[in-house]
Amino acid sequence: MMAISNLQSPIAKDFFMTEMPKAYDFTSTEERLYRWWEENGWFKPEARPDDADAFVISIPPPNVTGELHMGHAMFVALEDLMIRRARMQGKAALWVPGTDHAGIATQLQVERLLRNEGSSRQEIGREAFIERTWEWKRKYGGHIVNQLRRLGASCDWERERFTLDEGLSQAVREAFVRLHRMGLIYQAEYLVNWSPGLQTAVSDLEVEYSEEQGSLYHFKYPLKDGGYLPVATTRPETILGDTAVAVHPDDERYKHLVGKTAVVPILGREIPVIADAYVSMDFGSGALKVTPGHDPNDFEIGQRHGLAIINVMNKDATMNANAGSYTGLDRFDCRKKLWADMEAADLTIKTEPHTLSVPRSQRGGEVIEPLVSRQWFVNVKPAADMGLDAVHRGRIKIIPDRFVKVWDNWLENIRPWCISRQLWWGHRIPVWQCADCNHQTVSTSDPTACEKCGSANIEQDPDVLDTWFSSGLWPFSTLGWPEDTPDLRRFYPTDVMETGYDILFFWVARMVMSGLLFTNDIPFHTIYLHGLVRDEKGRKMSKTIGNVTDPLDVMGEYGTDALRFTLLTGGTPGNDLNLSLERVASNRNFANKIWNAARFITHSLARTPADPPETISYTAADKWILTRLAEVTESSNRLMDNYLFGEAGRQVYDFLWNEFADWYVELSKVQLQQGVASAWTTLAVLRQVLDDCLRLLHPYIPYVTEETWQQLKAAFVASGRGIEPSEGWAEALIIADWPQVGQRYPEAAADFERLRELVRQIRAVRAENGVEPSKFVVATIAAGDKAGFYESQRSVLAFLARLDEEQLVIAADAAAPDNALTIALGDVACYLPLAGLVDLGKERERLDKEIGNLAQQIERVSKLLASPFAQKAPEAVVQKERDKLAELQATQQELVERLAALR
RNA sequence: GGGCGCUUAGCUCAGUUGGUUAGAGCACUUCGUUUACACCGAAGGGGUCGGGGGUUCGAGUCCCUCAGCGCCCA
Repeated sequence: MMAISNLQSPIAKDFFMTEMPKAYDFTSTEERLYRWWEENGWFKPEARPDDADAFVISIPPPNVTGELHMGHAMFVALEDLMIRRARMQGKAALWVPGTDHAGIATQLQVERLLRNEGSSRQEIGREAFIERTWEWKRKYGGHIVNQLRRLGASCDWERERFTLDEGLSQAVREAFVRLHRMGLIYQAEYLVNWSPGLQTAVSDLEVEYSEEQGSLYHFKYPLKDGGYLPVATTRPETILGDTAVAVHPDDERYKHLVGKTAVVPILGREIPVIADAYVSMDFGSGALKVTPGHDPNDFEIGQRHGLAIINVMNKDATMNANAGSYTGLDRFDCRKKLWADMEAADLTIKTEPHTLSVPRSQRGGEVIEPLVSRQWFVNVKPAADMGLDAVHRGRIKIIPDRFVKVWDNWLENIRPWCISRQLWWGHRIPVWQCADCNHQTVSTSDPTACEKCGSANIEQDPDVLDTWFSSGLWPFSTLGWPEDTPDLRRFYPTDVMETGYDILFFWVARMVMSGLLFTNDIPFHTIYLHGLVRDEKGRKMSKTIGNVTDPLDVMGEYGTDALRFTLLTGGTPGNDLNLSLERVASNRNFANKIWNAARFITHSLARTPADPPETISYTAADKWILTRLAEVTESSNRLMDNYLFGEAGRQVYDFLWNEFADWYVELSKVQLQQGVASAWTTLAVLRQVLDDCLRLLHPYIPYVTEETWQQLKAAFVASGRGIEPSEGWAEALIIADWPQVGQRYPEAAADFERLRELVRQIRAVRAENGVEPSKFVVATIAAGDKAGFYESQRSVLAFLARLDEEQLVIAADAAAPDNALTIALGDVACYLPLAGLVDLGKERERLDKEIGNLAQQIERVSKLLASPFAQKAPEAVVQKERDKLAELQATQQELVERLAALR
């Protein structure tokens, strides 16, 4: 890597000593530029004046345990784009970075470490375990952050936060205490999702349901008075916890049994037969065993009927004392044994294959057990209503807006949030239980005595809070809340929350709710949701399938810019993106294209005599490219304002490659030879167009644009020709001005577009007739009243179409030479007398075909203009068709005449 | 059961408020050693925009419906 001699410039001082290499080399560029940007403080909002408008994004904090994946690459690309653009627009751009302590994930990592040492967290105890985890965090926690840097993330690293650091922990306590004071936090014995392996409760959102093949067990529920009710279940072991059998109140088959007593198989416990409309008459036998202690729906039924709750399981999913002789068995062993015993007692009917929905832990995939336990909950209903209102009243905008429906659906059906976790790594619940008076002291600071009875015999709740509880405070806790800090005042509310749609509920909704609750404000005005990055076949990337594409590998092979541009332009907001490496490769080529355009310009600058003219006069080609630049600048800007970054990027890409590089750069080779004034103007236009493109693209592909821009700047400054941006050369592109939309020259631009079309047709005709590409051919152009324009473009035209400039005839009117090929373009005709090369038979055939083609189009447009279209469509649209018809007719007439002459 | 998305060239995807014979990249064919670039250039082939119906002067774009694939919630 190139050494940096000072902070003045990232490239060597004397441009003429360091020729730009032939190909852009991202490997020697990326790290060097990133460090240069950061060391200069340009990632900080303080790089702009104190009174500048702020633009703020809080990073979705990755897990400290995390490894970089494409989802990270996606959010970095998008957020860095917004931040860099805002910065160039002169705003005090602040991107607050940080990481999340990820309770379960991190605890598991450290537990595995201990296991390898032959120890366990139980063995070393809580305090030592937490210290070990911090140690682990200090050692590996910076890993993911360094990976984010590689993506070019222009975060203000001096404001980096961690959900467990001191300030944020204070925020968590403050939030808990306030919620408690508002009466929104409560402790309750409730059915929760229990993860037996992790030994903790998890929230509803952390459970995934998978369709799996299992069995439906049909059996006889004995009645006390004799006989039985046929009942079906998918989990026979829960029979032991049954406290009722339910039937549908309208079910004629069983109506007479309601109110009777049933007897729990094997255990012999007596339970009532009840009627409840929840029971589906068509499912199984139409009778339902009710286990309020182990099934959420049964729990509800139990509440309605005042049923007892019997818990038959321990927290490790073995059977407890309520399970009679099955005590101590694992849940699945118990299932087998109980069923075998029931079979022996002639209580079974049959088992049949059945597809059921199995709750599994989002982390680890073990089967989640609904279990009654005492947990802390938040009643999120009031905050949910505020969140709904904020979106409905337009205070918060969701992009794409179809996610508003998803938002509404979830918040309207919100359920209490279980926030306690039986873990050690996390924010410990700030509640102290008094052993003497049983009072709970809830406090932001550690109390030494019970606030009610003054007893020192108090103990803090052993549980910690769900990690999402602290991430829900992220946009303001990272800025200093609950303290009234300068950062909080200046940068809150933030602007955009950009993240994947998969965590809309987990995180975004919770931030909105807590923001409204605690800061009395929205945390951000816009929610932008991106899709998932999938493999090229559209499959979710997964380690088990082995189809994971590592962003670090991709960046290593094609460069960070190539990956970023692919992610940014390869899809549309809110939709999943299938990542194609071919696309990445072609975007690497784009970087090289940009580099080489600059290389051409700097070379030309160095070897072309060019002096500033008295007054600048643009050629038609100059006016054309400047007009297109203005159009692209305006439209890509509009698209970016509307968060359509993909389309905006594609437009600049197309313009830079297909118009600027393919046409303007080519023809500039002619203009550079046409005297010192022309050369100077051409260099000025080359600089401006490329420079503005680099600015427009910098938010997408920061490295190649900065590096190229520095090369341009160095070359132009060293040339002493006085060609520079209107505001002068900024120190770096990252802090240069966002481009202004320039002047347009519609007439010259239109003329030049015609010339391009003529060139294309000449090239096509040459190719069709097998004319050697290197041969300069004779041509005659009859250009009507555009003769002056074509005459002015004589050299450019000859160069682009490979015409013999000396012998090129351009006139208003010119007779077609003998044995010539004809190209007609409205009023303009071009004849190519290709001596010895023209096959007249073939030419007649071509003209015939072309005339037929034109006739078809003329008919189509004529018909259109004769239809109600002419009256009903807007005048401009109609006029466009009229012009088209006139052009088609003129073209056809010319070809018809030529064909006649050739017969 | 409720909701959402997708279906456009062989492949991966665009197509912004409906504007009039559909675009890009890759792949494919032909040609090219022009001093920015072969990570390139020129020319070319390739699509009844999933099916059907409707609104409109005009529909890939709006509405209805059907089908396939995927996702979310219950």
